[in-house]
Amino acid sequence: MPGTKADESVRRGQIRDAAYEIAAESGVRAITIRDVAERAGLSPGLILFHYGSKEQLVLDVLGWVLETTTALNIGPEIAAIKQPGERLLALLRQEMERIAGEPRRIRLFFEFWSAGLWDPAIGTRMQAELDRYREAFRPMAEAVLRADPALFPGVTPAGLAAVVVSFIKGCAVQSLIEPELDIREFISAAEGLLAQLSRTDGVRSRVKRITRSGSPNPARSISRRTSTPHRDKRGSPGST
Amino acid sequence: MPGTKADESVRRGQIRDAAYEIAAESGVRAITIRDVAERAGLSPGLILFHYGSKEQLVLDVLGWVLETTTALNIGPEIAAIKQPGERLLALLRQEMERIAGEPRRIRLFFEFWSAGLWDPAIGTRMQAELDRYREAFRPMAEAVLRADPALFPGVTPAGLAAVVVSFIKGCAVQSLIEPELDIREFISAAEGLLAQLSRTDGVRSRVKRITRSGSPNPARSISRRTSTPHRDKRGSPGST
DNA sequence: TCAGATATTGAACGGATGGTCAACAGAAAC
DNA sequence: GTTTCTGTTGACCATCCGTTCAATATCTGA
Repeated sequence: MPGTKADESVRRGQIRDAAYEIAAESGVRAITIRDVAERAGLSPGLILFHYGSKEQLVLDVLGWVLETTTALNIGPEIAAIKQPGERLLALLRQEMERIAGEPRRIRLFFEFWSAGLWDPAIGTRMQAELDRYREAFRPMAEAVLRADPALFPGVTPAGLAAVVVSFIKGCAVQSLIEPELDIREFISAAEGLLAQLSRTDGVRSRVKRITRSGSPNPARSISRRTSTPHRDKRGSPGST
Repeated sequence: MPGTKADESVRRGQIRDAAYEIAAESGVRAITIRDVAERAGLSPGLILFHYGSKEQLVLDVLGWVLETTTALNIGPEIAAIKQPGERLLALLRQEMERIAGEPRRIRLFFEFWSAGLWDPAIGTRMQAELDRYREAFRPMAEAVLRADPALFPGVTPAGLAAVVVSFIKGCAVQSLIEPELDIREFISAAEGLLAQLSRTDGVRSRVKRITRSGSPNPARSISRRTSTPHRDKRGSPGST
């Protein structure tokens, strides 16, 4: 029923939902004033009447995605775990499973993050959210450091939290690349890897080496892969 | 000296270099036929004469980025390490340091990856490259599994390689978000985390729980963060 | 030297997009 | 009923983009 008036917040929500659906289906860059208007059953002019510019609409969609994506919730079961390492690992697993369970939202999340590399408005918004997410891990990281300070020479709580978040990000990226990713095998392999590495009994000495003398392998002998220069039948000169 | 003729491969390289510079400075989406032509000192028509379409040019730039980014090179120092776990960890550290050392290329890499989520041509190309990268880790992952099979119940070599690659990806994302990332603290914290987790001596039993009865915490009590609905002064109706 | 082949140019076309705005319509105030 | 205010419309504009193509310049071979 076009033409009827509506409250401002109602209209804004209606428009934002339409934009969100388009972004979820076809990507953030598929958000256009006309498509959003058509999807919402409104006129293009009305979108700009309520949002002022397309950028504001996109930022509103980003805010909506962030509000429902990076929420870190520490439940009572996790909080009840006594050992700091165990507790942190349980939280890690919870987050990885949550992320693997909502690939559409994570896909949008990373698309915005990529866009934020060049768009300052989006970039600062993403930065703030990632900082907040990492900060949520810090109390638990602090507990781990307190339990065994000698094990983490030169490591700050924020640094440890950054590592945990990095692992979660890597899992998220992986789940996007491989949608049918078996999260249980992934976690099992990760935990086994941790145990294996510790059993070599070389972790402590290696850590000392790094923190004392800097990078242990200064010879950066990284040669590029030898391969034939990019050859492609398609795209050769001479059309038709 | 515009107007002079040149060999096909020379021109293609010239055009691709210009497109790469633009992408490195302003993002992949900043690649336009006109800007590439201007940067290369050529006419817009010539770009399409040699590449047929813009998509082919972008794919050529992607190929160039991949050829010089995800090359995994196992040097003799790493190959000489006897213990499988140690060897894999050394390779992991090498890759993390390499990635942290070339942020511009990694930035482009992830931007292409994001674009590949919606562009099938880019997506398949990225998928192939990531598969190849992960496959390069598999022999070493196999060695780790052979060394202690009981530690990785239900984990395939490819799965373990995926975990390692995921951690590298996470590190790459982190280095983009935080360019002044202290890679040594990062690695130190990561290794300390692994040791800490293993010392809790709960890894084995936890792994068993997962592989036997599925997810250990089926109660997905993940509530959304309660917050005031997105309120922004900017973008309100009524344009001045 | 000249003619054929082809690399190169730049104007022009068609389409898509963000944004503007005069006109219109529905609701509230009088 | 009349006026006033404002949500709403859709045509329109300026701009940018990928692509086409006829004309031109350069090179090659006889």
